[in-house]
Amino acid sequence: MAKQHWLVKSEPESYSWTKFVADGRTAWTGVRNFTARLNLRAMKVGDLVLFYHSVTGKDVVGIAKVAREAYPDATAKEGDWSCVDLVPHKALKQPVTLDTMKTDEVTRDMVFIRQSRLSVSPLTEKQFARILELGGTKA
DNA sequence: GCCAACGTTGGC
DNA sequence: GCCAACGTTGGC
Repeated sequence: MAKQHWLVKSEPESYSWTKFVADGRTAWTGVRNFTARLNLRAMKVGDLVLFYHSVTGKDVVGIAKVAREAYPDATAKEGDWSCVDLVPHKALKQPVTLDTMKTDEVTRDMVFIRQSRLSVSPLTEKQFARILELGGTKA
């Protein structure tokens, strides 16, 4: 199956790209939404994931890569929740802002734009490629 | 700081 | 099973 593309959001105040790079690897825990969980569980090792800073920044700052597929989220006290492991792949040369993505013809239809509260969402290959292009970066 | 959008909860 | 109330998230 072809590689899929994703976008995850994080508030820099709680977990920033910088911290992620410093950590070198992180378990993407804390997702408590069924739709987001479905997306997490569909991730495959090697899939590329855009890393978006919500609230502060409001821009895509880097690319992460799935290092481990969905497994139980140990931070969940109850319920059946999953997390994946992500590793930093590379930073975007130029962050791509929400404003840009809302106006760009290719990216304006992203699930993430339409549903701003969904913390894990899929992107088409085209949308993914377009954001890299806007960010002056090659995967 | 406010408000809209959305998800969840609880009463009926 | 529906819907109102409430809480949370995130953009502005």
